[in-house]
Order: sequence, then C-alpha cells, then structure tokens
Amino acid sequence: MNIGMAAKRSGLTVKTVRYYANIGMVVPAQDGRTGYRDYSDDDVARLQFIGKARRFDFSIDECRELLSLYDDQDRSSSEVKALTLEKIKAIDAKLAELQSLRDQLNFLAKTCHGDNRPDCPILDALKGG
Amino acid sequence: MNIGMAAKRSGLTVKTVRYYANIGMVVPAQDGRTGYRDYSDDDVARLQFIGKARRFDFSIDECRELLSLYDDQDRSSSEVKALTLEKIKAIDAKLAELQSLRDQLNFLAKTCHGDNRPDCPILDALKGG
DNA sequence: ATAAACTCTCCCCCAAGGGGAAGGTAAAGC
DNA sequence: GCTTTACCTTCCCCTTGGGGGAGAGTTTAT
Repeated sequence: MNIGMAAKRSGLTVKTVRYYANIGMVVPAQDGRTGYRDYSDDDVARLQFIGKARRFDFSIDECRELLSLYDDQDRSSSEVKALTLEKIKAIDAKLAELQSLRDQLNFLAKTCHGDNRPDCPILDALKGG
Repeated sequence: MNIGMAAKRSGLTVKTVRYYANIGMVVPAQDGRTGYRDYSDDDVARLQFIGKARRFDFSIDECRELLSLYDDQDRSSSEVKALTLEKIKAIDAKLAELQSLRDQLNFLAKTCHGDNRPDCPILDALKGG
C-alpha cells in the first residue's frame, strides 16, 4: 500500500512515516519506476508499535531497541522489562523535578497578592541572588 | 566586564550569554574597536534573573515577558501572578500526563515476569491494536 | 483531456543552546 | 620585545522529532 494508507492505518502522519523510513526504522519496499514506497501489513504493524512506544515516551533510539527485541523471537522478556524499568525511573526523576518546581512556583503565587500594586514577591524571588 | 566574567557571575555558560545577546534578550554595550561585548552589573542582574526563570521552567519567550514586567516599575503584580499561575497549570498538565504514563508502564512491568522466556506482556501491549 | 489527489525529493524551520574552526586581542611570563 | 596562553569574535553544523512548503512526477476520477 502507499504511504498515505500506511500512515492512516498506523495513526501517524505521512511526514512521520517518511521520517521513520529515512532514519531506517521502518523501511518499506519501493517501486523502482515511480519511487513510491510500498508498505506491507507487517510494516504497518511496526509503525503502530512505534507509535505506541512513542506515546509511552520512549525515544526514537529506545524504540529502535524495543523493535529489535520485538523482532527477536529468542529474546528474553527480562531485557524488555529492564528497558521499561529504566524508563520508569527516568519518568520518576522528571516527576520529582516538576513537582518541586510546581511547589516553589505555587508558594510564590500564594504569597503574591496579585493586585495593582507594583511590588511582587515572584519577581523579587527571581531577582534576588 | 567581558563576557566570560558576566557568564561566571550569572552562572550561565558563555555560549548561553552570547545566545541571549543574539536574540536580543540581554544586549550589552560593545567595544567599537575590538567588538568585545561589555556587560554592566545591571546586565548581569538580568542574566541572573533569566537563569532563575529558566530553572523555573519558563521558556525564553516567557522570560522575555517576565523581564519586561521586571523592567516596568508601574506594572501590577497581578500580571506576574497570572503568568505564574499559567505556568503552574502547564506543569500540572505535564505532571498528570507523566503520572499516567508511569502507571501504565509500571503495570506492564509488574505483569512481566522478566525471565528468560520470550513471551512478554510489555511487547504484547505495544503490539496489540 | 484535465483537474484533483497523491507521491517524490529537497530545503528550511522550531527550542535552546553545544561544539568547534578560523582568526583577532589581551595579559602574563621570560 | 617576543611568545605563549587565555580570551574574545563570527560562522557553521549538530541535537529531537518531525512540520511546512516548493517543485515535479503519478495516479485516479471525471
């Protein structure tokens, strides 16, 4: 099938699908005369797989890794689990960082009266050494 | 003072300080002969301000806005507070998204036995429609 | 036959700088 | 005075994960 259909079926944009072909992640067959990419059902399955993994916040390189595990019939589930646990750890770190930011901003916002007076503890906090 | 000292005092890298000059955020005086940037103490204070705001996850454009509020002696604190509350809302949304991702991945990781057997519920979840 | 829809490659764009080359300057050592 | 070293300048390419659009070829529908 052409790239438009592959994109539709995988829920990705044509640009994204083409990008994945360019970086060698999902390389379809190609019509020698027209140059049109020709996607198989299996290609579409791989695109779907990547789309899901991306939504789980896996990077392109991590997707590549997952994809090679997905392709390897003999791989052990422990490798996939390890990758997933690492990703969870990274997400936890980001969560903690954002939480701390949120708390600090929230404290500033609460102490700021937020009226027409020009003095503002938020700016003061940003200003102060 | 030269850019190296300004960078040191503001806790930023030289590259970053030069970048802020290029995009018009903190534009120092410039020596006509050598072309060297010449930072005042006030410039450094602005750089520090931006550094802090960036650490609070404000984007460059938001920093620009904060900076203009910071410069405006007649501004009301309500504008600053509004910007801050918006930023808190954005952080909350990101937190919720990451939390949901974390939960889903955690569930998958828990149900994955993670041994030498090849079947893996994580990959199955990524595979399935 | 022609217009619309689809596809191709190629190039520039985003945030927020980082890395490094090539070349001018300044300060310090001898 | 000379040289080394440290610092400064501009310029260009790189990152992530694609988006937007130009210009040209193809296929499909009318």
